[in-house]
Amino acid sequence: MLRSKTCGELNKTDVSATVTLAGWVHRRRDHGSLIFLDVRDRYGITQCVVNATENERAHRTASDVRNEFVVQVKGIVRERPSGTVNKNLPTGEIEVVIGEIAILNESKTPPFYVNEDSEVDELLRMKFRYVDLRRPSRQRFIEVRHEFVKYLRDFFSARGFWEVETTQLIRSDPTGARDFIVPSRYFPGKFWALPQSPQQLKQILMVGGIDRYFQIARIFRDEDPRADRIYEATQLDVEMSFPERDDVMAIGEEAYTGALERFGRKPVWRKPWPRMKYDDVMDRYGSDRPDLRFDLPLVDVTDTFRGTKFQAFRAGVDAGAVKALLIKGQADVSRKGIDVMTELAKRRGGKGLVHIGLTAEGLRSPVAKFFSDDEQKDLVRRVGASLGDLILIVADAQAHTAARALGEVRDHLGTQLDLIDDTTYRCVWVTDFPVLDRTPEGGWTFAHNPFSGVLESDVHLLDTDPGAARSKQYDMVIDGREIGGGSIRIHKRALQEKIFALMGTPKEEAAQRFGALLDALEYGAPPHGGFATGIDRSVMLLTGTANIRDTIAFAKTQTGYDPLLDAPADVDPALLEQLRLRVLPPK
RNA sequence: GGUCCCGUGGUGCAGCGGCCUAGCAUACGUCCCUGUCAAGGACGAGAUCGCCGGUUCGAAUCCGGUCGGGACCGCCA
Repeated sequence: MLRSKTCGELNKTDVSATVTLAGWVHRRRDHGSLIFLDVRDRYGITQCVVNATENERAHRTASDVRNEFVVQVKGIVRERPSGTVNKNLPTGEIEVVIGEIAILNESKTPPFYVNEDSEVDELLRMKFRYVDLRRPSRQRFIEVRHEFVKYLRDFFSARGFWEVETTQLIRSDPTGARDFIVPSRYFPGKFWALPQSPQQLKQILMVGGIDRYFQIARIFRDEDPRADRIYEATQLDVEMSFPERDDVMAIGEEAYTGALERFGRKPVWRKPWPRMKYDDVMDRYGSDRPDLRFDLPLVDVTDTFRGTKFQAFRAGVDAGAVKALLIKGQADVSRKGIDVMTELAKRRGGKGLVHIGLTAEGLRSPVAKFFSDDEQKDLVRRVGASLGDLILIVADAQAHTAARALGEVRDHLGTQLDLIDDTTYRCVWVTDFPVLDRTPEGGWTFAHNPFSGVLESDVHLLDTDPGAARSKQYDMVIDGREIGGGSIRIHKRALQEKIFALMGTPKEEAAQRFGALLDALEYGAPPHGGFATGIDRSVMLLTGTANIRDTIAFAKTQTGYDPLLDAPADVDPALLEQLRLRVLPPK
């Protein structure tokens, strides 16, 4: 090695040792005949010093050095003179007296600061990723991610799980997200797809008797990237044979509790994690990924308006629900604030948002005149409102639509009114999801994943009232983010085909698209189940960043462009010819 | 496909019809300086204000378009 020590490890016990360091010039402080060089590597920063009268040659080299030059410094560790100790630096009690210094490589002036944590345009950071990655704050993300993934590997290995890699070139399936596809050379005109998840493969591994499997798996989705979504995500994928639902949840919970406590920023709120049924979280929070860092529950006021003359609530009362939200002390909310919240409610399907302020003169609202005295009194009583409070109401013929619309407003208010208590990780399991959801066209689609088993008690409902049947699905939700989910799977072909049929996929089509799995279920498939979690989102949670691109080493823009590699790019026409592909001009 | 925000020396920001010959901080260059650690001091270089077009006597500033980035909706589990 070109170094004997790193820049982060020297301290008083090393005094008078001869050491060699190699790293980047973090900062140079030139006092004329005395020059300080802060040399930085992944491990830390060490101050090196050279004095012209003692070492003219080294002093001359040190004068030529600039920020981000790569240098090798050989010298003797010395305790710093009294009064010059830097308490901000782990190595601040010592310095290296430079005997020899070599410039291993020069550097252009970097396009942005490495030695301070200023905000820099993200495009520039992506283009110069190698510079950005040098910043200690960036390296922290990479380190946490590494430690987290290593921990997961150790955790599952220690519990008998084998890490199995699954093929990355699989069959495209038109459902779900848009596939990334790869042309085949031997089969011109046919394509592989990159996996959106190893779901079918891991189930097949269970049929193969692997018993316990995990993988840190790359998954690909060609949908527009967002602050918390990227083309290539990584997931922890786990599957086990012969488990009950609690066994899988317990192991996922143990893994994540351990990870949050080791690498996270704050303690875990409650152990064991609370579990909530889908219907209950929808009812109370208007979301299937409730943010429990603040309370602000939705209140059902359907009964208050049983006999109402207010037409906008009629459908909600008759078929769905009327949901309310009490916001303390916000009776004087601005028109603009109401407009913003109304927009949010409509985005989630709400027809509108009724607001009522409790003022000294009574209820202040554009629609208060439609409410009877009894309705007004009962509303105030039910939500527990007092003078100066604001009540928000959404009614809808679909109870879940009313809840979702108001739930969106609730999430908005959490940040807007600074209600969030971010001192613990609020982990919760959401269970008992419906098997099927209504499509806008009135048909059925799977609520989560078509392979999730159906609760034994609800199997009969598939024939009579499919929408009421609940699945063995469970979701891991932390601080209002869906981190992952899983289920006990269907392990018999007949039930799997029945689910597909309900979703409008006939037997023949299912056999074509999911043939391998369906066939496997006929050859002694054991009962099995598992879960998957997003590694990238988990690292966001651990580090507290709101930007998923912070959690990966190499990032792309919102259009999927890679400024570092200048990709995507044209390919050699000869390659297209081999693949029998022709590119059409852009629209 | 859509909505919103942003684009000014290397970087981060200010300026938002004439006082701009575009300001500040920092980085950069030269010189001075033996105890600094965001070192200090002096001097200096560096920008046709993303691009195209329009309005105007006059545009960084107003308008339209376009490109790029970001946040969001759609999409996505």
